[in-house]
Parts: sequence; C-alpha cells; structure tokens
Amino acid sequence: MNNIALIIKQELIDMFAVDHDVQLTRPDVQFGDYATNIALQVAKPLGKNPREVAEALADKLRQADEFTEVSVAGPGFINLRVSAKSLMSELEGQWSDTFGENTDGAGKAVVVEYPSPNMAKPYSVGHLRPGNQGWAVKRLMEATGWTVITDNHLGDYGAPFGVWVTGFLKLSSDGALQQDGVYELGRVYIATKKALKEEKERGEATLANEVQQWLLKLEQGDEQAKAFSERFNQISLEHIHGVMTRLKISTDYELGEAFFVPQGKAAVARLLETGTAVQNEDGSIIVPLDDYGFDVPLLVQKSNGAALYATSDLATILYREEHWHPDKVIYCVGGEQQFYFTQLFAMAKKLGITTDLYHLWFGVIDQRNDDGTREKMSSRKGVVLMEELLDKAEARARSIVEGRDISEEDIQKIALGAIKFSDFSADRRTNILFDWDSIFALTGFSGPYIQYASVRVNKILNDNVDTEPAIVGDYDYEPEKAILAKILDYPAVVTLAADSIEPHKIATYLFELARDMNRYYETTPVATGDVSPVQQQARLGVLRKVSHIFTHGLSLLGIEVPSRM
RNA sequence: GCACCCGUAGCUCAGUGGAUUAGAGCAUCUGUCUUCGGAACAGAGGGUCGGCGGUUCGAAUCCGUCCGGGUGUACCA
Repeated sequence: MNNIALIIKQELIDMFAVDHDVQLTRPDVQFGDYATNIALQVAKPLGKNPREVAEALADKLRQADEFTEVSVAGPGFINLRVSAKSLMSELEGQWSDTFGENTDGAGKAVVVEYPSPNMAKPYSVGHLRPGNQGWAVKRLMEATGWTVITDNHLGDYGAPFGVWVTGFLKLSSDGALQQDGVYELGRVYIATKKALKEEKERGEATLANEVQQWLLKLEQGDEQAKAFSERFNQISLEHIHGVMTRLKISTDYELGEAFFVPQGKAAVARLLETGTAVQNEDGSIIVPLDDYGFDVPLLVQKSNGAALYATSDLATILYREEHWHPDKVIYCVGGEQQFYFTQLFAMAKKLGITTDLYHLWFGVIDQRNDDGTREKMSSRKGVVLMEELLDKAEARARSIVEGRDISEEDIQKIALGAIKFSDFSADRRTNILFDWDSIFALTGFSGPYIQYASVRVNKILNDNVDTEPAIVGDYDYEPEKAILAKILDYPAVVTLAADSIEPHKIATYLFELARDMNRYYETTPVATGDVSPVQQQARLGVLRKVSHIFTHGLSLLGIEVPSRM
C-alpha cells in the first residue's frame, strides 16, 4: 500500500475509529490523480451520510502537505491531486533494480507445463497460445518470487503414433520422409485421419483396428513398433526444437507421454488393487467420480488394455509429486479440455493429492469463413504452420526496414514482438480471430508500437551517455507527471497479472505507458533545444526508469527490445 | 439434454471484487512533417454494453430469465 493510502487510512482511524484498507483508483485526469470511494464504504457501518463523511475527510486531507487539491464528487468520491515532484520522490523511495517484482511466491514451487505439442504434425499456430502464454506465466511466476519448473509434456504417444505408422505404410515412403521430414509426417497423419473418419461413417473398423494394433505392439515392446516410434519422434522433436528456438521459448524438462505410460499402467494396476479404480466387463478400467459430482467416470485404460491420455497424466501427477514437490501445477492447454481436466483433478483429489492443480486454458483460434462467420481453425480448413507464420512476419518486417541498416536479429525481434503481442491483446479465454493483418500489426495497439517507444527512449539515453541522469531537487517534474504516475502503477499491475495469471494485463499496461511516452516525446525535449542541464539530467533520469519498465515488462511477455527499428 | 465460455462502436478487443461523462486499436475523415527517428502525435464522427426483470442511492459489472454463438460431454489428445 502506498503512502497516500496509508495517510487516508490513518485519518479514518483518527476521525472515525475505523480501521479499513484504502483502495486508490486512477480516475480520468480531469477529476484528479488518484481517487477513492472509501467514504461510501465506511459510511454505512458508521450510520452516517457518505457525502458528509467524504467532506469531513476531505477537509482534513486538505491540511496535509501531500495533496495539492482535494475534492468531493458525486455521492462521496474523494478526488486527490498530488504534485509531480511528490510522485518522483515516492518513486525514488520505491525504486530498485527489481522494481515491479515481489517475493509473494518465495519458498514455493510451481510447475508450468507448455507448449506440449502433438508430435504427429508440424508445429502449427494452434500451439501459439500454449507456448506464448506458458512462457509468460513462467516469467510472471519468477517475477513474483516462485521457484519455477517448466516441462514440455510432449504428445509423443498414443493414437497419433498408431495413425502415423498405419498411414506411413500405405501412403508414404522412406524417401518422402527423408525429404520432407515432419511435413511428410503431418501429411500422412491428416490423410489417415480422414480415411479413418470415412471408414467409420461406412461402419467399418479395419484401419482403426490396425491403429490400435500398432499401439499395443508398442506397449508390448515390439521391435518394429519401437523403431518406428523412435524414428518419428526424433524427426518431430528436432522440428519442435527448431520452432521453439525461433519463438525464443524453452523448458527445463521434456518428459513426454511415452516416458510416463509404463508408470501409468503400473499406477492403474495399484488403483485397481485398492479399489479406487474398477474394471468393466469389457476390460476397460475407470475411476468413478460420482463423489465429486461427475456422472462420467474417468477412463484410465482402454478395453484392449492400451494406455490413453489419463493413464500418462496420472503418472505425470505422481511423478511430479515425488520428484518436484510442487505447491502448484499450471497446465497451459486449450479450453477444449476443460471437462477432462476437471475430471483429472478430481481423480487427483481422490488419491489424496492436495497440490493446487490449475488448468490455464485458452480460447480457440478462429478463422474467418467466406460468409463472414467464424470457425475454429482446423486441418480440414487448413491450419497455418508456425514456420510459415514466422517467415511471413519476418518478411513483412524486413520490407518495412528496407534500405535501412537494421540487423536480421532486430527484424526477428520485431516480427516476434508483433506475433506474441497479438496473442496478449485479449484475455486468454477469448476466442481469437486469426487474421494475417492483425497478427502482424506494427502500429497502434501492438508489440512494435511499444518496441518503437522503447527504442526512441533508448536512443536518447545512448546519445547522452555523458550526462549522468539524476534526481533533481529543484525540478518540478510537471511534464513527466503522467509518466511518473504510470510507472508507480507497475508493481500492482505485475502482482495482479501474476495472481490472476492474466498476462494480457501487462500488455495493456505497457501500451498505456508507451502512449504516454510517445505523447511526452512529441511535446517535451529532453536533450535538445533549450533544455537546461538541470532539466536534461532530471528528464534522463525519468527516461532511464521508463526504459527499464519497457524492457522488464516486455520480457514478461517473451518480447525483446530491438536495438534499432 | 447437461456443463463451461462468450455476446460492449463497421471490424478486433479492453473494462466486470458496482461508483464521477463506457475506453483502445484498426477502418473513415481532418490536421502536425527543415524532428532527441512519423512504426509517432493532435482532433472528428461512430455504442439504448444481446433482450427483459430484479437487488442497490448507483449496474456493462451482481442475481434471475430468455435469445444468439462457441467448446465439451469415457476407449482422441
């Protein structure tokens, strides 16, 4: 709680013997710098008129040195104005190299799981959100003091494997695989899924049985199946690493489903012994969840004895408990799986696991149909591949800087800034519309807008390295007032974004700071024209803080600041 | 059927632990252009916050209900 809130809190105690935390909001500038509705909150229990409480409080606050103006509006809002200089001294009191961070999570460990792609297909924009948001969550948790363990739960097992082998033997060749790698895998996978669907519509199951046979063979340790599995996973893993490197995301571990299946089947056997799980007549094994409000049990083993998603996820939970002892586990997975995760978490609770398991879900990525309606992106309609997206974004950025001396590294940062920021432009639960123009947005509410503001600030700082930025006592800081107030908001924004796990709040904040900065840039010279040495030192001191926040905030979103753009 | 999510300007979205006159970007129109780099800035038009009812001094925000859309609903992940 900052100084202003503390002053008001103390006055409430002195005047009304009420001990109540004071929330400050930032109203429209015409009303003031800060506002509070505390009078409306305390009036009722006191049995007083809120307007009168506000007036009395305002009279008292007017006597304090901290405020240049105190007014009461409406039913009892108190609007406060402070001097820019006092904002600067407040900021100076709070400032450190880790400004914005806190230690709320100290001593606690969190596992963050992302991007967990399906290895049967090339990395598509379908995994943009789990990757981006997962990385942002990791960074936010780190910034709030947590010990973070990241794990890429690779989809290297299950039905996709069977689909792929079945399809490969019918549709592909060693030569094609060697030439096109993961793209050939994807082609075969999609074609085979289509054939499976058509077969099912005809009421047949020849291909489907073949898929299941390959799965069983793999679980039984069949040499040929293992060879196929290793071959296809290796090709896919190299591809995934390549894309993640370009996205500048990584994880500490890559414990995929294949790693957990043997442990999962053993765990299911134990659950069967203890009666937690029950076996159906057809051989399938379920964990009933009636006690937890589910009319659908969780299937943990198929009737043919094969493992499935829940089998490896069960083992994954147990493994993490045993080896990592997390306080919290965050699964960054699409919203389509909400029901499944509530079941999975219910099972964990049934097993006595008390760790906070959290499904961080995202809305789907839509594409626009010709008739204007929206529909989830699907392989049927044609997914956009991540490498294609990155290539096009870089080409767009490159064409804009054409003729100027901008490094390839900076071009990549700008392209990535545009792509990632667009994912943070809305709440993660919102279905986002995939649109080539908005995902590459370089103006307005976009990553490059913030990068641009940041580059301009850094340019000024770099051009004036000989002038030591300083906090200057006889400077009024009036032109910098909006920026100073905005900087003071940063720690609360980080706390809110981390607590609610809503990284887009960081994006919104950074845009507002960048806008304030750009306005300032247009109106106030820092190191040019008739700027006095005192003004120059003071303004450079503010810009240095702005630069720090841009770099820090963008890094929470996995975005870097280019050196030039 | 049931569960979860969504419905705010032409389009894409913020804002929803109630609170002063509902915000931004894009698009449209009008300005700034010998500059600390215009990927910028200033301004204009554009919204009965899906409908109805309720709670409240006060509702985009909370509750109920209806309409519309999305995603799920055990042998996919």
